[in-house]
Amino acid sequence: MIRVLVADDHAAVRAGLVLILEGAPDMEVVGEAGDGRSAVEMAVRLRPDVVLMDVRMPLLDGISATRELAGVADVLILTTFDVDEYVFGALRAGAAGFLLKNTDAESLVAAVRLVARGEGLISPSVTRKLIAAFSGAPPADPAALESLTPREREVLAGLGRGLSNAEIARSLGIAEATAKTHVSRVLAKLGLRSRAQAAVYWSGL
Amino acid sequence: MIRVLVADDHAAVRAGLVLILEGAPDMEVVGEAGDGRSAVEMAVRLRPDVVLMDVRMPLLDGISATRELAGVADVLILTTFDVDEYVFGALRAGAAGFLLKNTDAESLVAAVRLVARGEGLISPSVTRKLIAAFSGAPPADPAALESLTPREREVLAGLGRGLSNAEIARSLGIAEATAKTHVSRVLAKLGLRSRAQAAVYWSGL
DNA sequence: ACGTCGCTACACCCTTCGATGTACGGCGGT
DNA sequence: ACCGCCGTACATCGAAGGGTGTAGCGACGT
Repeated sequence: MIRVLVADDHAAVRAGLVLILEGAPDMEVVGEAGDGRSAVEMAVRLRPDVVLMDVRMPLLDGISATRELAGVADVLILTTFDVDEYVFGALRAGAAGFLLKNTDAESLVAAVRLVARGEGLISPSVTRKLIAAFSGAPPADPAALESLTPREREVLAGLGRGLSNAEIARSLGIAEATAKTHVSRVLAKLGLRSRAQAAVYWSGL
Repeated sequence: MIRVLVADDHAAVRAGLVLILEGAPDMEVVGEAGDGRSAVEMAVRLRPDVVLMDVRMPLLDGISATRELAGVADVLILTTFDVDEYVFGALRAGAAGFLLKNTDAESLVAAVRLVARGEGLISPSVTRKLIAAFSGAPPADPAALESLTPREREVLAGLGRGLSNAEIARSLGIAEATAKTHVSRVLAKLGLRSRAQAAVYWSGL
């Protein structure tokens, strides 16, 4: 029996999804959430095999919720729009799969089974974009990155590798005190509060 | 009518593919190539809509051939192995899609139609890997994850988001001292020295 | 019933981090 | 020539992180 948690802020949509899922003999909806926050809480508590997660939700969006659920449950992102940011954001957040809402009931059930089996899947209509982004190497630097000096970017790269201040200093041939200064500047400019967040930012392209 | 070029060094495989493709009423095999070099030449000359390209071929491998055909035709990589390098290499080379050879005839035809229509697709069995690589690539040993308790994985997920001990504690509803204990255990088990490294590890899946 | 394992919690201690202030030399533009 | 930005460097200090030990509790398997 595949245990599924449904998260969508529209009660009607939720009801529809539940109806479809319960119609499958091997599936069981163990919970419903109307916002991202409670989706995370319920997932942690109920330990479903798969979470059907809407992108647009109150309190906490589906992408962030997915990020928080990394390692807790496999998340299947379900949304109306195939906007790039959603796809990539979802994948970066660790989503197991990504489906558009125009997917028919049969495909939906099949998708849930796939994810539960540990296999990922993506809507064909968005795959092309994924491929384009994947092969089109230059990942487009976020605006904040522009505000960094070259030296600060080098320091950020060190942070992105999980280096300590001493290690960064050594790799750049400067004093640790100087490295610390740069680290502070980088954090301030990027609006981050710790080197760990900088590492996350860095790996998030 | 979808014009297809088949490139595979095994005549038997080529014959099988041609048989399948010609069986579709809307497809036409306009040429066959036994190596990468002639595949490129024929594609340039015959201008097929889709090139079915094997990875392992003499003279020029399928990945390189795909790279040379960027802009000339949509390439559908077809291989026996779902080795990572093939998938990523193919995508970086600009492949429109990627399929394993164990794909049944029906799916193969459907895949060719999809690519011809300008949509990409990827075998579900490799999608998970694609997702992994897309969210981050570096050397992370997923095996070590197994040694973590569920709770520790939750803590690791928190570290992966750049959270502080206090924030992790709050999100899990436990005391900060407890969170610190878990963090220490996670770092020890994964052989890491700081939460920043844990964040890097996490984004590397 | 017992032992093991996982989750929780707290204490102690030392290290690292991050913020802030100050300072000096170089470089480019006005 | 002057000014502003950048990179370098150091000191100080409070906050956060990380190691280690101890311990109670519930679940599970033997």
